[in-house]
Formats: sequence, structure tokens, C-alpha cells
Amino acid sequence: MQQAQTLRGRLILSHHLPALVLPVLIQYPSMGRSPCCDEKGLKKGPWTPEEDHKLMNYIQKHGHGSWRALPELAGLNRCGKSCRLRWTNYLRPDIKRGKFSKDEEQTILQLHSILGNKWSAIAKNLPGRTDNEIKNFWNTHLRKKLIQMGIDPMTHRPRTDFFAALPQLIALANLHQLIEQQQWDGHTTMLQTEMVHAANHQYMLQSAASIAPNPTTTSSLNSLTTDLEQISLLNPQHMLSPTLLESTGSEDVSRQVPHNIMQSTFFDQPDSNINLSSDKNVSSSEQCHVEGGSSRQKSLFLSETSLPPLTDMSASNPCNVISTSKCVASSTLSPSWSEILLDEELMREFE
DNA sequence: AAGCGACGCAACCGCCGAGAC
DNA sequence: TGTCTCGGCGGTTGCGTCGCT
Repeated sequence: MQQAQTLRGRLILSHHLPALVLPVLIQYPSMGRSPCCDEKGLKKGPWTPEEDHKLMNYIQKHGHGSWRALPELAGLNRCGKSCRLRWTNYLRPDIKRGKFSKDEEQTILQLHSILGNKWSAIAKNLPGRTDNEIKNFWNTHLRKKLIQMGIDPMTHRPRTDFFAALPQLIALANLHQLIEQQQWDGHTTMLQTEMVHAANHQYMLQSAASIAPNPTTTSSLNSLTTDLEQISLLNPQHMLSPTLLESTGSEDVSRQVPHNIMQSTFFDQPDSNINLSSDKNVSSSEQCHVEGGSSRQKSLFLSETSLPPLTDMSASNPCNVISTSKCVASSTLSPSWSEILLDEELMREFE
């Protein structure tokens, strides 16, 4: 019954609304979340053709003005925010709908490699497309496409994290095994506490490093570094990797691992004779096979093992937080796929 | 034909910055 | 300076559709 009424409304409206809006109305009434009750009694959920008609009529006659005041003036039982969203993402007459062209797709890919998830900024370069539409297109199509091509959708560079993460995975497996064996009961609690601290510090460093260097962030980083050094001083056996300390401020921080975790895990035992990798396929630089050796050797070994985060940390994408020029500059380290594959002219526009 | 999972996308949520007071 | 309002933005949700078994 309700469906029949909606359908009727759809057919009647189809004679009155601009041609651009008609394809939109075909999709009623199914999309979006199910309505839920609001404390103020305002309606939520999918918009009906009647509501759209009211909103369009009002804005075409009076402009939107104050979005907060609009619903009452237009006779809508919606919040202003909902009206604004509906207008900007759906009803605006200049919205271009339908499939994205190859050109649009390439533009999105290139702009995303430069700007990151700045959908509104990307949308400004694609007339008629909304940020929401571009975001959806990215999440449902382009992102998957890049992943299938073996390209990290956030960095736009070939993914290497799995192989680079192998030593870390192996280390974690060993850590688990060691804790279960409880060979060093007294150390376990302390170690776990330190692991939490180290993880926190790593996270803070990653966040700080993703911000463009300036006096404030530099001092913060120095403070963090000092903090990390203090941890290692309190626990000399948990030496920190020089690369971790030196890399504050570079995007490579996100690829470091709390080395005090690694080292305390592997070497606190009286007889550290731990075979961390029996996999012959792992390259020599990634092998974690350590038998005895001096502490200097052990330290060197670990400091040279650069490890990525196991999760896809969007925060580590410099393009999410820093300026375009910084991103382009960082892209000179190694060419991103878009620099190789896509239109050079467009790339130059953003350099 | 029915069941089921993946997909697509409109709409909501929560946060943030700008501006007014 | 602090608070409030408003608009904008990015992330997430949830439901209908589609395609496969």
C-alpha cells in the first residue's frame, strides 16, 4: 500500500520535475538507512518525491538562505543539515549523474594521488560531480581496482607491506610462544607494560611525523624522542634503534617498529638462540635468524630491519594531512604509479 | 525458485573551523 | 577569551539490487 502510494507519487512527479531529476526518482524509495525516530520528531531516512519537490521549489524561488531555517519555511519536517545534504548531493540542477567516464576516472586517480581523501577538493575539479559521489566511486571501484593491481590505494605505490612485514609477523609469533612458555615470568608483566608504552610512542611518532615540519612539531618530536630515550635508559637492555630516533620527521617513521619490543623479546633470555625464520624464501636482509653473536651485532641487525605497520594506516599517508607541494616532493622518492601511467600534463598542473 | 553474499550508494554521524556575539 | 551556531567535510552505515549457486 505504502509502496503503491510512493510509486504513484513518483509517476505524478515525473511530469513536473526537470529531466535531470527523473533518473534519480526511479531509485525511490529504497536507498539509505531506515528511518529512525528523532527526539525532536524530525524525519530521517530516504527522501520522498514530495519532500524533494518541496525542497526544490523553495530553493528555486528563495535560495537556500539559512539551512537551519529552511525546513520550516519550506514546510519540511527535516533538519537543515539533511536538507542541505539532499540538495548538494542530489537535487542541485547542475549535478551530472551516471557512469564516470575514463577521463573522470583518471582525473580522480591523479588527484587522489596528490590530495588524498580530500573529496571536496577533488570534486572541484570535476564539474557536476559531488564529493559524495566521488567518494563512493573511489571506495567501490577505484580503490579495489588499485588493490587488484597490487597498488596501495593510499600511497599509490606498489604494495610491499606483506613481505616487509614478515619478520614482524614471525617476531610476534615467537613472542606469543615465549610468553606462553613463561620462561621469564618476572619479566613478562614488565615487558607487556613496556610494549604498550612503546606502541603508544610509535603511534605518536607516526602522527607527528605525518605533519609538515615546523618549529612546534619539531619540538614535540624532540620531546618524544627524549621520552623514548629515557625508556631505553631505564631499561638498557631495551636499546632503541638509531633509525627510529633519526627518522622522526620523515614519513618512514610509519614503517618503523618499536625496537625495544623486538629486542627485549629476542634477547632478554640468557641463551638467545632463537631461530626466527626457517623460511628459506625470505631474503637474507629479511631473515631473522640469529644465533648468539654480540649485542652490537644484534642491535645492528634489528636497526637495519625496517618494518611496516601491519595495518593499512591511512594516517601514515602524508597526502592526508600535508600540503600538495609536500606530497609531490615526497613522490620524488620513488615514482607513484600515476606518475608513470597517467597524463603528464595534469600532473604538471599540480606541481 | 530460493538462498546468500557482494556490491552500490544515499543518507547519517561526528568532528572541525569560521564567524558572530 | 569563551561559547554558541552554522556549514562543510570525511567516514561509516544500512538497505535494495544483482549475480551466482
